[in-house]
Amino acid sequence: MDKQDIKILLVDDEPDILEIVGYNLSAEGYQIITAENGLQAVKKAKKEHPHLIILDVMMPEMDGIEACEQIRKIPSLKDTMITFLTARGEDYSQVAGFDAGADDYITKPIKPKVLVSKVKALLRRYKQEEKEGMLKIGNLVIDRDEYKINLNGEEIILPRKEFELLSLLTSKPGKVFKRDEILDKVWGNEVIVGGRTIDVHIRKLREKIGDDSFRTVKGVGYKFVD
Amino acid sequence: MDKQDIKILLVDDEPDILEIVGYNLSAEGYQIITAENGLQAVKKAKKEHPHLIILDVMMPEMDGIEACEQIRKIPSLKDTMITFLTARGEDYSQVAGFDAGADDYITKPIKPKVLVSKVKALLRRYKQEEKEGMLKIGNLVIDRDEYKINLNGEEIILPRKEFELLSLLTSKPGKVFKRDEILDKVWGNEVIVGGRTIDVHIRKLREKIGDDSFRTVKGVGYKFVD
DNA sequence: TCTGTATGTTACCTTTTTGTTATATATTTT
DNA sequence: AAAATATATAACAAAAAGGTAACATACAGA
Repeated sequence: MDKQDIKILLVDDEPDILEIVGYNLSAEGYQIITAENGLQAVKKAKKEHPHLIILDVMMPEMDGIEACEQIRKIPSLKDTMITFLTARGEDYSQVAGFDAGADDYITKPIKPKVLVSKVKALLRRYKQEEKEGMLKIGNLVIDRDEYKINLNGEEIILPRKEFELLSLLTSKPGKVFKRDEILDKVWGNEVIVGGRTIDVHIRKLREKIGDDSFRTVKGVGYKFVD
Repeated sequence: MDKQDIKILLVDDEPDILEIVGYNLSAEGYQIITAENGLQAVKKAKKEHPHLIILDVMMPEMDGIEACEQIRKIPSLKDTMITFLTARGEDYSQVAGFDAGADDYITKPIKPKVLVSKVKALLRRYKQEEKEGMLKIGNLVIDRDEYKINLNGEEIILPRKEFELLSLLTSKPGKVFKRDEILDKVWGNEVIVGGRTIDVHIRKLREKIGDDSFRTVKGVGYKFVD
């Protein structure tokens, strides 16, 4: 994702802070939105879907802690990062902040360089987070983002359907996935495929990953075993 | 196993990280032990037998990768889970980590919620009872998700009808299921099968599970007894 | 467009599961 | 105890389910 596409919501009741922080982050190329209290912050967050919210703890109307809690309740914002602005040495705010679901905190007074580097770090993490779909089962590593797997250190690229099938089965090792379920999750309910389609794909996975990993449960479906 | 009984060894050279991670995991009810470098980590691991080790990659004295390798060599710790703390985007650490025998990794900076949920996921294996669809009766464990049963620690795979019949009878141990009822629930009302079909299936279960577990109630049906 | 890969289909084979039959055994009733 | 009824068992038969190979189609990239 490009910097220009990243929105940061800045929340503080002191215009000075808004300006100085806003200036520094704009200079870095981020899109800045501001709010002056918790209430406004929650509203704007809901509307604008920022990637990062920088929240002052002490504010009129609704303080940062509460705003944070509110925001964390909004499902569409679950991937949004939240960081607090706290006065130095306010241990309480930090703990309370993490409890409320914050990801980091920045201490006042604000040093522009520290601020910018923290923000960069947080957003880098954001990018990371999006890419975090790694699953390890025994000697098999599945990278859901890159659609590839790693078996005993050897990289294998699987066709999409095979990958998705593997991905489904490994999502709950041991659990038997019924044919219906597989069809639904991998092919989609609308698509109608022949009765042998799943088998064929299982066979291909067996060839590539290993015979023993996929157990047939006759009359029911398939399961992945460790 | 109860949460209070689960020990987590936390290894990082930055006191801040130890504190924040420790705080969050303590809050979840886990027992926390800490170490500041790889050497200490290996020592403490050997002594304390933690269930999970959270290991920073970059540390003085001995880095996380090496510590992990050392720990993996200790037979008594073979069931211990190890997860790394890696800095953003360090693909190298991830691969090297898995190579060294790690089970997962967590990216820095740490997001408390992600941390906690990852830890929970990793430790789930210690809490077997939480699994849904598991039924324990005496020395018999019936796992409806995995379509398998476990008798005195030995795994037995049953064909579908047998599994369903067993599943039905054990759903209310002691209760007599009438033949009609069994036919209805296991075969479905529409299907018409001969009069000896149930008996034959009961016989097969008796062969596999044990004669005494299935009592015939003449003129009525069958029941499962503990 | 051509080419190669991915996906899906078909037909046939093998195995397993399921059900039936005939007979033996047990239980109850008369 | 004999008859009637119900269940157990073994051997067998039928059906279902899955495996496989070869082929067909779709689709993406050169």
